[in-house]
Amino acid sequence: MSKNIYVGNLAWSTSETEIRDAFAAHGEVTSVKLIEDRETGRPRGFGFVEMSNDSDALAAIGDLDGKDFGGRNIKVNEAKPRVERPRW
DNA sequence: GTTGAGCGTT
Repeated sequence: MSKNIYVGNLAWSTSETEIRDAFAAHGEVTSVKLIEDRETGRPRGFGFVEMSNDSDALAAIGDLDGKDFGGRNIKVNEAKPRVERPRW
């Protein structure tokens, strides 16, 4: 089963490749998405990682939460379900 | 600097 992970407090210089590598140490990373402001294009300093096994994802969360990453202490936990944009 | 986006119909 796959699991979605929220990664916050990222340095603005962090790349999704760095994120993927960090999580791939614990299991297969299905996808990585770094979020930036859609209007301004400014990085928002957080992103999401999807892993194919939820047990691996939980291990990654436990290992990486609060770790120093790019000079900042990142925050890692399960992602909330994304709200659908109310368009239709 | 902390919980996403896209597409004019997924």
